[in-house]
Parts: sequence; C-alpha cells; structure tokens
Amino acid sequence: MELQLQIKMNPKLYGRDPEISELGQNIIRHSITMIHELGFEDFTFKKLANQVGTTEATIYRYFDNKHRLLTYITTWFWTWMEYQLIFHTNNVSLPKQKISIVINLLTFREKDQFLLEHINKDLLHNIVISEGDKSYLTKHVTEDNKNMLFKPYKDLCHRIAQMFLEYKPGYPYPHSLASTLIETAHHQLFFKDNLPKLTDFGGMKNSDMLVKYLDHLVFSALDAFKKK
Amino acid sequence: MELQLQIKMNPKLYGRDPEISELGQNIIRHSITMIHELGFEDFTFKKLANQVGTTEATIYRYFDNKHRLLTYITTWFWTWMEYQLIFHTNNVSLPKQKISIVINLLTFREKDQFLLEHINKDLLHNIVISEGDKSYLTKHVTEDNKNMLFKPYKDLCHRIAQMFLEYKPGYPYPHSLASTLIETAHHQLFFKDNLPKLTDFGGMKNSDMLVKYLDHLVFSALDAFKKK
DNA sequence: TTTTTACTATAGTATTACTATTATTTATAG
DNA sequence: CTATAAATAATAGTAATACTATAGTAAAAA
Repeated sequence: MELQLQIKMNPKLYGRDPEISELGQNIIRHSITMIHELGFEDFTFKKLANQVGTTEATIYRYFDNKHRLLTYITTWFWTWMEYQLIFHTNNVSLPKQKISIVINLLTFREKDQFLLEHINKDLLHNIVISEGDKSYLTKHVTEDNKNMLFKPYKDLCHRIAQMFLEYKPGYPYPHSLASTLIETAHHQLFFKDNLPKLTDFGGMKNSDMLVKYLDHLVFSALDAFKKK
Repeated sequence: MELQLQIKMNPKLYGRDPEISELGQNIIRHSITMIHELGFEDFTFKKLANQVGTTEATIYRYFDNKHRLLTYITTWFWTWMEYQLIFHTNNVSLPKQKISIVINLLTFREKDQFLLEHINKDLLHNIVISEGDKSYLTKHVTEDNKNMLFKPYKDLCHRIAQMFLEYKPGYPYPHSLASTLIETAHHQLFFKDNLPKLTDFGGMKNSDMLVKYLDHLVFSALDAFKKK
C-alpha cells in the first residue's frame, strides 16, 4: 500500500491551485529543480515558463510572484515535515525518544513514507536550507503573517514545543528552543557545506556529528531546568 | 577623549574605498537608512544615488552591485562587533562573565565606545538582523568565502568559541555553539517582533527574557559536558 | 449547445541592473 | 603654477526583469 499524501495549502498562497492540474504540478516540479540549480535570485518566471513549456502569463495565473512561489514551496515543506513528525512519533511514548526523532527528521535522516510524483524532497530540503529564511525575511512579513502564510511553520514549532514540555514540564522557553532547533539544524547544515569554519563538522561527509550536537544542545537545555 | 575607530575592510568588498571620501561615507550612511526603510529587495542604486545626490554610475564605482554593498556593511558590523567584544571583555578574567558580556553585546545591550559620524549602529544592527543572512545565502557563497569576504564573521565566531573552551576545556562543539548563539540571538529578536509565536517573548518590550534564554542555552550546553 | 474556464500567443510597460561616453571638477606631481 | 591624472557628473543606452493587457483557442461544465 502506498500512502497518497494531499497537502491542503492556504489558498492565499496561490492564484490557481497548482495541485489540481498537471500544468500546476509541472510548475512546482520545475520550480524546485530550477531554484535549486540557479538559486532564488537568478530564478525567473520566464526561465520557468520555458522549462515548463508554457508562458510567463500562465505562471502568473498560478502565483502572484516568485516570492509567493517560494513561500508556497517552503510552507509545503513545513506542512509535510509536521506530517512526518506525527507519523514517526506515533506510538512512541517516551518523550525523550520523540525529541530524538524530531532531530533526525530535521536533519533529514528518516525515510519518507509519502510518495509524491512532482516533488523531489531532497532538492526541496536543500532549498529550504539555503533559501527558506528569505520567505519571511521581508518588509511584508507582518502582512504575510496576518494572512496565515507561516502557520505551518508555527504549527510545527508549537508541536515540538509541546514535546519539550512533555519531557520537562514547566520549561520556560519551549517555543524559542523549538525555533532555535529548527533554524540551527538548517544553518549548521548550510555552514557545514559552505562556511565550515563556523562549525565543528568541517570535512565530515555525514551529519552524525551534527545530530550529536543538536541532541546535546536540546537535552542539556531541558535537563538543566529545575522545577521550583 | 573620544575613540576614533577606523575599520580596515577587505578591498575585495569595494571598487573604491568608501571610507576615504565624503561621498563614499554618504553612500554608506544613506545605504543604511534606505535598506532599513525599504528592505534590501526594494533598495536600488538609483534610489540611493538620488538620496546621496549623485548618479548611479558613481555608486557603481564604489560597489559592484547592491549585494556587495550589503556584504560590505554586514561585514563592517561583524568587525565592529569583534572590537566591541575585545573592548568589553578586556580585564575581565572570569570566563563565565566574558560569555555573559558576549550575549549582552549580541542582543545590543552594551553601550558603544566608538563614535562614527556616518554609521547609525542601531539601524545597522536591525539590518544585520533582518537582511544579514542574505549576504551568504547565495549561490556564490563559496567564491565569496574564498575571497575572505566573511572573515570577520568567522573571526568573531572563533573568538567566542575560544571563550567557550576557556570556560569548559574540551567542549567538542565550540564553533557550532558560537554560530548558533550569534544566529539565534538575531533570529529570536526578529521573531519576537515579527513572528512572536515562534518565541516565548511575544509582547515583551525589552530583551531581558531573551538574554535569560540565551544564557540558559549556552551555559547548560557547556555545563552539561563532562570531561572523560 | 452554450457558456465558462483554462491556457496560449503576443505585445507592451516600467523598472532594474548594469555599461559606455564625454565633459567637468578636483587633487597631485613636477 | 601649470600639466596631468583621477574622480565625479551628466547623459544615454541596453538587456533583462517583473509584471499587465488583450485577443484567440481548446477543453470542460452547465
């Protein structure tokens, strides 16, 4: 049996829903490969239209602009990540183990259960690492936030925060620790490959050491807290 | 007595050194106010030239493009931050106290000793928080890194890492913890003001709680490590 | 079968990110 | 004090970007 995943996205993210047409799915597929290849700055709707075999005007009917498209795919990623988290921690009772699973998910070390033709999740993960922050580092972050565009990211953060509280009731910074964990996992992966002197993992092929670092960081923070 | 600070920047960051002419200093001053006001995406050399009262062509003689200018000012910031760190930790012998000073510096709670006419450091700090990551989140990060453009950031990171090691010799992740601290300080400040649900500081006016969080995070990580 | 909707094809605009050319001012060297 | 070089201003121009508009065709729904 294959699990077919259909992620329902916030309609404010798109003009026309890309999930429901083949053209839309092609737009998503090629967006991912092209942003990965060119970087977000050099990626344009014209180049995308060429690859997809359609026109710029058509792309604009799906997405208002390329920034919205970036927010769409990163948001898709966070939603998918939350699904993964629920799936992998299902029937796991020990809070400590749940947190370890989260760390493994964030560093992309767990197998994916959900199959999706048009989304290459390894490339998508790379995009979220190197371009993801750009979706909220804008002057219009407040407006986008009012439109709930970042809800999946916040939901994921909240869910992780709840696990921290389950492990250590009363811990005073569960949300900040959760967002720190998410951001740090991605930043350290980026640094490891691109600015290795900012890490202690330079030259390492796998992410074992990063996982150890994140484990150490999170559990020492949680364990250090004493209830009054 | 006033301390006059002259920061020597990597010549690869500019075409013509902006520090040595009044026009150059005006370019820097207005870049900072304009990037702060418009955000990096909407900031253009044409608008900048208008404000400065010169032409686009002249701006291009100082900086190859607006991304280089961003890297210039963020790099300036990191160099200045390292000076601050040296200044404030001078004659402080307790490693624990040094680390606390670092955290206060990163959250911008220490007074500045260095006066500079043309650089508004509060605005600059805000730019580094909301635009700083964009200077290395590019496809040309490796080339820029080879040209040593990020050296000041790495130097700062290394200096903080050394303090961690002084406090806890043998700690295995000093550089990662240092870059995590720097990035987290800035991300949490951004989240606090713009995406408060990602933190536990929503609605708070000052950054006292953030400082407590960072203190707790860093010291619990360092204290949890036991030498074998 | 009609109407709507999606898409294609094509064109056009304002702005951006530059490059080039010449003229003028300012600084420096002899 | 003049000759020369360097810096800047003024102006123009180009290719690409980020869109918007419109008319026509194909496919789906009423």
